[in-house]
Order: sequence, then structure tokens, then C-alpha cells
Amino acid sequence: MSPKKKSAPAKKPATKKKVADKKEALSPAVAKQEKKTQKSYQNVRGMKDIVPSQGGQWLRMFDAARSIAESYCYGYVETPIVEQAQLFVKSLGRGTDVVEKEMYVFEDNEGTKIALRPEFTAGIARSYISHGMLSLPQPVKVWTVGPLFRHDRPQSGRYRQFHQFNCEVIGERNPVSDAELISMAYNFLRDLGLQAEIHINSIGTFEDRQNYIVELVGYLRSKRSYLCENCKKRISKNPLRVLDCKELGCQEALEDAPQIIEWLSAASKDFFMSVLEYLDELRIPYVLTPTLVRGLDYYTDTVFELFVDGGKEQSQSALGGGGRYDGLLEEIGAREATPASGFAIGLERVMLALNKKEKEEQEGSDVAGSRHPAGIERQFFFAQLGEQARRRTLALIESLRKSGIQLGSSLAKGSLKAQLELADKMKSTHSIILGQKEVQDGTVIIRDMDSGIQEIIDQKKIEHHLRKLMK
RNA sequence: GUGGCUAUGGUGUAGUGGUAACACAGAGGCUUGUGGUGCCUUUAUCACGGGUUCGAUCCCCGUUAGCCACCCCA
Repeated sequence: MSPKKKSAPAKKPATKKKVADKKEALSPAVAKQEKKTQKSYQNVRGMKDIVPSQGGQWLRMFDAARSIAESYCYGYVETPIVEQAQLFVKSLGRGTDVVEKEMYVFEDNEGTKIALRPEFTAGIARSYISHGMLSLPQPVKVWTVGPLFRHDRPQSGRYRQFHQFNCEVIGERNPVSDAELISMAYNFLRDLGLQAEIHINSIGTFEDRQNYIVELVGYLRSKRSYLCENCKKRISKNPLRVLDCKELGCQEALEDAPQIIEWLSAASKDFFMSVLEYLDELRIPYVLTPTLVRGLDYYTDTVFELFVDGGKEQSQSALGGGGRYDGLLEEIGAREATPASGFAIGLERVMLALNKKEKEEQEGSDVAGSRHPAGIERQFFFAQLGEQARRRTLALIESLRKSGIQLGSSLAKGSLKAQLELADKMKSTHSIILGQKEVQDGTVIIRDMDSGIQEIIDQKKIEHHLRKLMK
């Protein structure tokens, strides 16, 4: 556990004589091995542990995701964490940052190029095709949750392994799907207590976009001298990105820039208007954001992102996003055109927003109730005293658990004091105490932790009694 | 990938060129039959490696990690 303690590279021989002696007694091989274990390991860069104190909240997000998805009748799927690297190259686009610099790619023993999934959509689309889901009643609506990997430079809200809640509707081109997905994302956050702001835009079909880009590049060239260095480079590399540059100069230069909406085909324009109308119908507030473009090549028509706290001022403040990808399935091998739409929400970012909100609320009220450090709370605690009582307790707890009553306990502890201390930390309202005397009598003491009032009841009536207290 | 800042026990902090203080948390005990409020003991060679120095936790360099901004995104 704490190898540090034994680390004594004899830098200060005078004070470390004892340790040095002990060291000499060890054979060189053993000493070497010990030295190896001295250094403690740290987690791989950008990878985070979930520790018990966060575990409850983490699971609550999963529960919220599940109940949202199930209430909209989405089926749960899981795809492998690894896929052929080529799948992502094809679907996300060769030039995108995600593929170009952030993907974990390696060769397996057979020399196949494998990638750790940087996002869900491609894998789910592949799964849809591999399993012939196009012969299922359309559309196929699925959801999933799990880890994704991107080799980015870590910072707040950005990790190399992160988790998303993801929903997809495959096999339907209808604005109502897009609206439904947006409302799911919105309601998911609302269920967790977060008010989301939805930024929405349409980037049309591939052709619409190509035409627009030509026009935009022309415009940007004419304003080139007003743009920041970064944007000058972006003109050729990724012109759409210039639109949401934060530099004031660039924003001013963009005032008369052509807007993508004006370049949409009639079909795309109608489609987008319908999405917005459905959102109005659902009473979901949104912000039209003509500058919103997304980083992956597969998007068509509707694109959206979700923010909390008034939006974009902060970096990494997008909790999630999504959009329509009508071309993707065909691109990766579907026999016929298979339109689809989906969204993903970053769970670490939701966590961040949740914690931030909690902090703000606590500042106001300062009733910051201390939580059990390991995040475990139980209404009832079973304390025992003496070996006989311990054995009896083992059996009693087991039968109570089987009947659905969960109890805190610490069978390893000897003193009653220590056990009641724990009961207190677990915020138990009642403790059940079993000592030698009670073992003889076949009874048990129930202690009310607030008032200190205790009553003696028959062991057979514990379950009945606890159930009464649960109300 | 680029730039800036930081690095002291489990956590949050103090401090000094002569090997570290405080609070909280943890473990054990005072009391093998009673917690939420007492007391005691215990838990760190000051991230790692190298240099300067009689001597470094403190100064310098490197590494690693964290944070922030850019890039990008969830």
C-alpha cells in the first residue's frame, strides 16, 4: 500500500541506520525487486478514476440516462471499444482533428489497424449494417453509454478517456426525429437539475455546404487583412471554423459574411424549419446560431450543441451535441441510403456542471451537510458485540438483505463505540444492536439515533419493525 | 500539438538554505455494551531525477503530472 515508507536510498546514512541494516540482510535480488515496487504508479495521463465519493452521482447519471432512453422506447446497445481504424477514418473524415491527431491507433498481433473508439456513432452505424437492422421496422432507435478515447491534451472537462450518453435514430429522414433527440438531451439534463441552452443550426447537404464554402472563402479572402493569424490559416484549412473565432477583429470582419442558411437547398431549408417548429411545439427553447458548425465530416442538415450557464463564454462548456448524418451509413457500406440522426452528451462535463451548481447552492445556504467520505449511506446499521453475536449477526443480516432491507455494518470492528460512530457517519436513523445478552434472549436492541431511545424486540420481528420505520 | 502557471501527509493549507507546522480525514487507544461534543498515540525523508552548496523541501536544470489559454471537442 505505501511502499514509500520503505524507500531508503540511504541518502542520509546517519539517521537511516536501521533501515540500512535491514536492507543489507536482503539478498540483492530481493532488494532489487523491492526497489522496483518503491515507485508508486500514477494513472495514465488524462485518465480519471471514479472514487467512491463520486460514485453515487456517477451512477445517478447512468440511471437518468437509462430512464430517459427507456421512456422514449430506445433499445440499449453496446459496441466494442475497439473497431477497425478505417471505420473512423471513413466516417469522421480523414482531415478532421479527431482522426488526424487524437485517435489511439495500434496494430494487433495480426497486423490489423485497430482504433480505440473516439465516438459512438460510427460503431453503432457499423453495427446496424453488420446485423442487417435495415430489415427491422424502421427507424431503429438505440442508446448506449460508455467510454471513448481521444488523445488530446487534457484540461478541465477534457480527458483522454471520457464517457458519453448517446442516442441514435437510424433509418428515417424526418425532422421530428431530430426534434425528439434534442428534447431527449434537453430533458436528460433537466432531470439532473440542469437548465440547458440549445444552439442549433443547419449545414445542409454536402453540396449545399460545398457551394457555401466556395462563397465563404471568397468573402474571407477579401477580408483577409482584418483576420487574426489563426484564421488566415483556417481559410484554406477549415474555413467554417473562422465563423466562430473568438477574436473581436474577426467577428467584426465577419459581419457581412454570407450565412449558410441562405445557401441551403429548398429541401434542407424546409427540413430545418420543421425541426424548429417541432421544438416550438415541445416548448424547448433554442438559440439560432448561424456560426455553429461541427467538427466531424459526416453531419448534414441539423446540427446542435448543448450548453449550461449562458453558453459559450467558457471553453469546454459544451455538454454535448449532435446532428443528422444522412450520408454516413452509405459511406461505410450500407446498400441503400440510410438517413440517421443522433446526439451525445459528455458525462464528465455534466458532472462538472452538477458540481459547480451544487457549490453555488451551498454558498448561499451553507447547510453543507457532511457526506460519508466513501459515499455510503444507509438508513439502518447493524452493530454486534462479541464472537457469538457476530455469528448470529452474519445470519440475520443475510436474511434481511434477502428480503430487500439493506443494512450498514462493520463486522470486523470489536467495540460498540466504533460501530456506532460508523452508523453516525452513514447517517443511519436507527441502529440494531446485538450483544451476548441479546443472543441468549433471542432479542435485539433498536436504537433511535436522534433521540437515543432504545427498545428491545424479538429477533423474529426485526424485518417487520424495520419496514415500519422505513415509512 | 503550442504557450503560461503550479507541485509540501489521504484532503486543504503554513513554513524555512541546516530535514517540516496547522486543520480536517484515517487507524488504534482512554472505556470489548452505546455515536454525533473530550483526551492520547499514530499517519510526510516536502512529485521524481540531476546540479549548485559544508548542507536543499527551499536556488538552478530536466522529467512527470495537474491547472489555464490556444487548437479542437464531449
